[in-house]
Amino acid sequence: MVAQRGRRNGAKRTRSEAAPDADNAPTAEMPAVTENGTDPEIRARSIPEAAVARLAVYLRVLSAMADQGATTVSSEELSTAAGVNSAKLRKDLSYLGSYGTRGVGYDVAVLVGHIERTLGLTRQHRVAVVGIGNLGHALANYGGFPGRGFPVEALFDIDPDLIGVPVGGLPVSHIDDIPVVCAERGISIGVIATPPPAAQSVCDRLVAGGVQCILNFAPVVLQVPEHVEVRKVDLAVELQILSFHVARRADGEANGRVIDEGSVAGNGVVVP
Amino acid sequence: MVAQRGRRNGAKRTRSEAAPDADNAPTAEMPAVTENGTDPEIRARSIPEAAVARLAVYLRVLSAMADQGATTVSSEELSTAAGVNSAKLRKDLSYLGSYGTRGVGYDVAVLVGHIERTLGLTRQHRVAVVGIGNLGHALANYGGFPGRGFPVEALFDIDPDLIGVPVGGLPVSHIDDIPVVCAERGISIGVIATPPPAAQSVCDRLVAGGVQCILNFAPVVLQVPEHVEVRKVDLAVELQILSFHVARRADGEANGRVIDEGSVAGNGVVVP
DNA sequence: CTATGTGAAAAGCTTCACAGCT
DNA sequence: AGCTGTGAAGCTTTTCACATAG
Repeated sequence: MVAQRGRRNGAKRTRSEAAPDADNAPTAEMPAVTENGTDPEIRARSIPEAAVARLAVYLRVLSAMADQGATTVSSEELSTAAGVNSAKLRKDLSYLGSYGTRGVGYDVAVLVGHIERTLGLTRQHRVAVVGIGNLGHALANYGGFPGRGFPVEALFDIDPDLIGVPVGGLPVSHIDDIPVVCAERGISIGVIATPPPAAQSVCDRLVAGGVQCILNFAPVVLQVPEHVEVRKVDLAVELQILSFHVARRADGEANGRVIDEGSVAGNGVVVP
Repeated sequence: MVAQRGRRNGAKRTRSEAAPDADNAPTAEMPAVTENGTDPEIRARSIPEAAVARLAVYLRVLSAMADQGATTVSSEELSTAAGVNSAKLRKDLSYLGSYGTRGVGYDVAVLVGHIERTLGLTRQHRVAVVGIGNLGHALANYGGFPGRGFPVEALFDIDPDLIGVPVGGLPVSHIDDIPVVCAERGISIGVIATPPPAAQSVCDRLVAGGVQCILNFAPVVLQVPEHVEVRKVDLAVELQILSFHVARRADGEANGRVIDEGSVAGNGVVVP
């Protein structure tokens, strides 16, 4: 039985855990009381997961703006460029602390710095890619992954013909060596791009190698020990979600239903 | 303030996920109001987006079970296989209607049918892939995409050397022809796998070609007219979210804070 | 007068727990 | 007995709207 603790009141301190879009780690746990509300390092724990995903987007937009010479932005400008509304943007940024100037806006460089620090981008996160097929190739050739900060330091496959062959400048190792190689090279993020049947066993080896986070492209629900963070990217799911929207729309039209956006009051419920 | 409830059941360990879009249609808000209740066609409109994503996962798990000869499943079995808890699973399935049998469980085949219908998988959704680089190649070679139902019917790139070259059995067309070709072939889903700078213009052409949904792999916030559904897959964002969790964890340790867990399993890969 | 930062209200999701079929 | 289906409770996230700082 776990004595769940929870809540406090009035204050902004709450913790959360959730995922942005689709789905997330099957593991997981709960709260873990957090007191205090001043230390910026601690603050990070309470940022809603959904906000974290957006911070990454803001960061990219801000970087682009900085490259174009912008030195300040208003919440309005930034939110538009990031595709969200300004209230949400301000709320998100407020999780970092108060780094804007009322009546003026935010200093681009300062904001970039704070977001990077919050997202842990001041550290390097070495990446390993497992499964050097079409997708794995693409990922390996990403050459240093998004921006910098995520250097690909190991590649693995099971195909004997690939072992030792350099892809994107890095030789491919055998998946049996995952635990050893990952531990040696201090890999912290493992990317799984294998066929579905291999995914779980590869995942287990990555975990054995000390990998803390996994980005899973295989359409499989991975089983991981708690404290290993998993994010999945599932093409089939994405397409099916789109399919759902097409169908929904089509049905609506077929039924001659008009989505009137005025204020719909109490839609009469039709008989059960 | 009322006291908090006491719980009683032992717990379920699963964390959740959830979360609506991390980004998405920048346009207006959701209509919603729909009073469902009876018509299954109408019901679809009211299914939470988060549930839709999970339905796709259930579908995959169910298909696998069916292949292994299973004819019925309980919410417990299915939920475990899908990595969610049973209450959530039952709630999700209830959006489809009542297709289980109390005291028994769900008929696999029946459930597969209902989910497919709900997700609009009884229709075909023709797909176009734009940007035949590493990733585009991988996608094009997926050969008919996830399962069936999403045939790739057009490929586009801007590189003259690629035009006309068959990739995965389909010749590449020039991006200038996107509107015409998409309209001709009845493409409903466009996949953007181009470099960031090209994404928006490609998107505009897809929309001009009548494409209703876009799956965007380019790290760019797309601007689309309302009623065009966009989903994005952003590698950089995914990695940065993982980075955030690593950082959060590290900070916690650095501060001597112990995230006391109720039940901790074995594999404590402690990373110094 | 302008644009941030934020309680507070609203909306959305998930979990609980149990009535109701089989 | 067993398991689904679901109102209601509990949380989280989003949106409002306004006091406040510059």
